Amino acid sequence: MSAAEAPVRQMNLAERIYQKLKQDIFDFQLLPGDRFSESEIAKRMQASRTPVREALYRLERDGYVQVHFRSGWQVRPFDFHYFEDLYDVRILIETEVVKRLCEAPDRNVRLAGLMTIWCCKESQRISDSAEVAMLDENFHYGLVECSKNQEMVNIHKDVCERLRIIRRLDFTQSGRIEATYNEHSEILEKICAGDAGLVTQDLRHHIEISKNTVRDITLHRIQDARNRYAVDMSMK
Amino acid sequence: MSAAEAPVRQMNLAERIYQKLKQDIFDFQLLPGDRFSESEIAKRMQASRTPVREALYRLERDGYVQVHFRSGWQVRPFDFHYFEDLYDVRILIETEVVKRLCEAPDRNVRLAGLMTIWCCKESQRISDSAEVAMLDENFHYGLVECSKNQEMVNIHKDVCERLRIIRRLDFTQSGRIEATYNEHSEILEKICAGDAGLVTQDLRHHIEISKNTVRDITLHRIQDARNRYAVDMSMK
DNA sequence: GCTCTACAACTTGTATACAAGGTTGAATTC
DNA sequence: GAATTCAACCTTGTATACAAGTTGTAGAGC
Repeated sequence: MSAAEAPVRQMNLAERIYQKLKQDIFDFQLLPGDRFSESEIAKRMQASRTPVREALYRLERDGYVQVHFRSGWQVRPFDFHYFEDLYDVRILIETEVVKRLCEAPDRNVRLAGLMTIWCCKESQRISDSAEVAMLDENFHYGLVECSKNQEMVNIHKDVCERLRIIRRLDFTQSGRIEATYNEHSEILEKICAGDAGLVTQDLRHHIEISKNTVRDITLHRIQDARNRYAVDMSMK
Repeated sequence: MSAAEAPVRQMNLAERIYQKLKQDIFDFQLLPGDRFSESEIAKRMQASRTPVREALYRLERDGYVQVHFRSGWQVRPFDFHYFEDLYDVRILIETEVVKRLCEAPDRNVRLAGLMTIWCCKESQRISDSAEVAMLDENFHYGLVECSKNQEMVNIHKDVCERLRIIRRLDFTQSGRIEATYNEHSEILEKICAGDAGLVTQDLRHHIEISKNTVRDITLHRIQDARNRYAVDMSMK
């Protein structure tokens, strides 16, 4: 409540609703396959249908929901084929960027920020899984930002954003944090060494680990959320 | 006119307005930098502001226009750095797809459609530049569709769509049509031969030709359009 | 002639009213 | 009991009204 009534209100309603709905989808408050109407959302958000529609059309373009003509909206069902395709795109972009980095004379400078985070002593490593998840995202964003190709950065960001809904579950696995530290530091060191062949192989492998692990976790978590939702309903 | 009034009208107003505005931008009826208001467009399209806004927000997400808070809309100025970045993404995706194709045993089957179009006798080649421009687009779309990665197809399509505003000027150059036929047929044949190294080099070179030529043409054409516009204004 | 101010016209952001078509379920018929 | 019809309700698509803010300009003061 206090956050919603904060003095600074730069975002317009449509933007806020967009963010909130996306968050709801990410948090499995809105489950894949769920159907709902514009009025429903408008009522929940205490706004009119106009900004709600604007938000929904953005989400549609983002691929999270779909509209049925005069027949309501629906959260797009999960499609693992879709996520795997996205992972492939991620691999393609990141390996390309890393290849270019290996040939850049100033790569040590560009990577300095990332190295202080990932190539640190074991004692300085962070153990909070949510925090590491965020650092992990920033690691991959950071790599691509070194490419100096803004469109590649944008597309990569977009792809990661779409993958986030499942990636964030990754670090709940024990051992994943330590492995991430090891893999990231190794990748960074190999880039500095300039061996493009080795590093792209490592990076590809690193990303494919996520690709393979999230599948089971996600299915499990959706089932969880669905059960919780069922309980909520029965209590009303 | 007849096309706009065709009996089949599946598209809703917002969609039609979106298409029309995009076309206007592509045709330089709306020039980069031009400012306009929602009411203005609504009046011209004989619709209310609601579908116009929907269309404009889509165009904004596409990167063609930008909104100024309570202060009108503007066609985004050209930025060649932006186009060159997009060309790089195109090269990355298409070379990746071609690499994969070179290792696919059934590549001859998948490429059959493209080969009948591009690897034909000289007498059967098409000379109309607009038609060849369309075939050229479809050639590159076709290549990527062979990848079986739907997201790569979508992103590539999106990138090409954004590049179309300048690419369509490419075939106005004499000699470009013949060169395109030669380059495309050569690429297809080399894919069938399975030599990934050679073919990616060819493809990269082929795309970079566009990248380098459109720059001058585009600047020239915008100036043309601006002059024409100035004349139109003075006649009112 | 120049600057500052106040105001009028115009802009987008949001809410609401209405139109057109889809869905659902109960009543009716076989 | 099963299939069908139809009407009431609900959905999105579109138009319009109003609110809040920006900008350009006319005019007063110097």
